[in-house]
This record gives sequence, C-alpha cells and structure tokens, in this order.
Amino acid sequence: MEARNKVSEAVVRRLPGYYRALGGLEKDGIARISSQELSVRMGLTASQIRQDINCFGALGQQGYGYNVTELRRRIGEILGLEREYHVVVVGAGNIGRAVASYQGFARLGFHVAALFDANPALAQHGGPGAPVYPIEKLSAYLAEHPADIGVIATPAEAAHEAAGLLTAGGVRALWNFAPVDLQAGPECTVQNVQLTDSLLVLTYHMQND
Amino acid sequence: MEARNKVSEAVVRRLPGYYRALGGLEKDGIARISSQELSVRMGLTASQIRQDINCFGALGQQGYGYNVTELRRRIGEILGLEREYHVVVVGAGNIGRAVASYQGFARLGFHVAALFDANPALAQHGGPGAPVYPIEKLSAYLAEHPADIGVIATPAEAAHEAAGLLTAGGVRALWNFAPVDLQAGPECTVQNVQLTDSLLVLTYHMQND
DNA sequence: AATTATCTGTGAACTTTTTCACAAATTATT
DNA sequence: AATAATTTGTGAAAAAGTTCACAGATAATT
Repeated sequence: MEARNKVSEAVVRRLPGYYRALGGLEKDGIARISSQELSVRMGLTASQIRQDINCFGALGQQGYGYNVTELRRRIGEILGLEREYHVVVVGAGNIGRAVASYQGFARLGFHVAALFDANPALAQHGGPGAPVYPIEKLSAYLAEHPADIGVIATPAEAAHEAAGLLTAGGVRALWNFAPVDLQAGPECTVQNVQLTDSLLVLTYHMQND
Repeated sequence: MEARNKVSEAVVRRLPGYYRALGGLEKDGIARISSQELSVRMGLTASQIRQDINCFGALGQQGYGYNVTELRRRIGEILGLEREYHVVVVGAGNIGRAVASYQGFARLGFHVAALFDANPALAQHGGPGAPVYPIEKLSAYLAEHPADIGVIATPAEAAHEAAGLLTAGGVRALWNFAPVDLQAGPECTVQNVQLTDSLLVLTYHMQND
C-alpha cells in the first residue's frame, strides 16, 4: 500500500470526477462498487479506473471491489480537501459574484472572504455574500488576512496586474477566469479556466461531425 | 492544401487557444507570426503548433511563417464561428445569469434569447439582459423559436430533465454547468463544464508539489 | 545574382496514455 | 468443504500524442 508511483497529469484531471461520482454513490447509500459498475456510471473503462486508483496504492479488494466511503475519503485527502481554504476574488462582475456565491464551493471548504474591484459600487448587485472592496485595498487586506487562493475574474487587460498583486500578497494558487493564459511561477499554481474554449469545442463538433 | 487528416480531440481542444492568441496578435497589429514566436506566447512547442495547424492543410509559408489574419479566419471557420447561434439558458441562478450577460459570448456570435427557471421571480436580480420565463414554457418557446445551443445551469437534480426538454425541443448542443456528467446522444453534442474540477486540480498541486 | 537566414511541412523517434489479458485473491453458492 | 463467480492489481501490448530533425521553400542581405 501507499505505492505513490509517478501520478500523471491525466490521472490528476480525472480525480475530481472520481470524487464527485463516489459522492453520488454515497448519497445513494451504496457501500461498495466494482470498477465495472463505476465505469458504466462515469463513461470510462473499468481498466482505466483500476489503473488510475492503483497509483495511490491498492485501495480495492479482489472479489469485492472498492469501499465507496473509504475510497472517497482517500481521494479527498489526495486532492487536499481535508482542510479549509481562504479565497479572495478579484473582479466583482458576473463571474466573480457567481463564484463568490456558489454554495457548492463553500460545501467543499472554500470560503470567499472578500471581493475586490476597480468599481466597488458593484457591491449592491446580486449580493455576493461577501464584502466588495476597492482594488487599492487588496494588498493591505492580504497583509492582514492571508489567503490561499486568488480568483481572477477581471477583464483580460486587468488580469496580469491582479495576478501580480495576489502573488505578491502571498497567495499560493490562482484560479483564472480572464481570457488570457497566465503563466505559473514555481511558487504559485495556476489553472486557467477558459470558459469560451469548451463552447467552441461544441461548435466545432456541431459543424464537423 | 485542404488535407483534412483525422483531427484528434487533443488538437480540437487547442484550437480555441490558437483562435484567442491570433485575435490578440491581430489587435496588436501584428500581421505575420512564426511557429517559434507563437510558441513563446502560448507556452506550447513550435513543433506542436506546426503539426496542429497542418491538420487543416498547409496554411503557412516556408521562410515567412503564418499570416495572422488569414490563419485566424480559417480557424474560426473550422470552429464554426462564421455563423450566429441562438442560445437558451435553463437555470437563472448565478451561473445562468453570468453566462447570459457575458459580452464575450455575444461578441463571438452567441445570442442568448431567453432564460428559463423553476422560479421565474429570479428575473429581477442582476438583470441578465434577456427575459426569464418559467420552465414550463420552455417546450412551447422552442417550438416557436428554434435554438442551436442549450445551456444547463441548474442544480444537479434538475440537469437531466433540462437536457431532455432541450433535446426534445431540437437543440443540437448542450453546454452543461451542472455537476453531473450528461452523456451525449449521437444527434446532440455535449460539453460538461465541471468548474469545480479545475479548482480541485489546483488544491491537488498545492498539496502535492 | 549569389549567399545567408529563416521557417514550414513532414516522416520518424520518442513519450505518454489507454487498453488488454490473466494470475491471484475473495466472495458466493451448492 | 468444494466449486463457481467476481473482481482487483499488474505487466505487457496497443494507441495516441508530442518532439525531433531535416529537406526544401521563401525571404533578407550583400
């Protein structure tokens, strides 16, 4: 057990899917699952599931399958979900407010403490559930309230500056929704979420198959 | 020219990135670009860029590079962006309203005609820029105003029903933001956007590297 | 006009990812 | 208690994706 082979990026990207699927099974009161059954629910192959899970040690049992609760707990641990995260959001437009008020994140342990915007008048609209401050206050705020994750929900032009302020303020991860590819430094992890990309993949397939 | 080899899904997922990068170059008034220069801006290898673009025929010129405007136009065409799309959104919560009011989509030719929600009182909040109707009216609406793309921005429980109503109403593509994996029928393309997934990939890397 | 620089297109090598196939372990059945 | 049915873990094969390396075409320079 606890083999910890090299875990490829392809496997890492599938882990959240396993976590979600196992959560659903748990809610349905299903205690054990075989790779075969899980493959049907997730649209993967059973072989791939076994191979993926095996990166983290032998968590299943021959002739039985996997214990749903135990496997989910272990994957949550691997994903770093056994702690809480402090989050600040830069940009209080539609996307920033949607992120700040989405209860699904709160349930996973992500707490949005504050939003920052060049135009703090946006505070009223929609009520994001956390205060909106002017962007000038971001650095001072982070000095007093350290944050783990910075969400960038600004227009493209402002994204680089927001990234700079956040990393200078000690944030260790950036979740970027602006339509630019922010490059990661070694001390800060970045995920660029290009919402438009998946929409264009849709239109590609509509047109080409 | 016009080779049209098999285009792998990996290439398709990179096309929107090319389109975006070329748009940026065009805005900066840059008329030609080599795979080498583009590789630096995009964080890919020059070789991969040449290989990718070559799927669609020889669009570059040896000793010169690629014509930015021409290449962007061609990729837009491949992505199906030379037409307009009618879009309906199911779910008028934070995500649904954010999608409906995001100007970036409108600029690409995606027009949100209406939103539908189990609770149409959501109409006032935030002002999504399109009318919000009760979900019961969706089928009748689609019969009169055919739509190309259906956006699902409901809670998990409601996503399957929304998908059924939309496909029955003749929608040919589903852009799903609900945290369930909708499976595609052959007549309807699906992209499941699991926003949470990229957040968990962030925490994975924060914890493990 | 000739020479040097640049740069694509492309087959081949290499790497990564996925699938196959089966021994070994466990559970269920008779 | 013995037999049959499941089901994982895993090495190896296959497939997919990426990088290398260079011939050949174009552009820039002398």
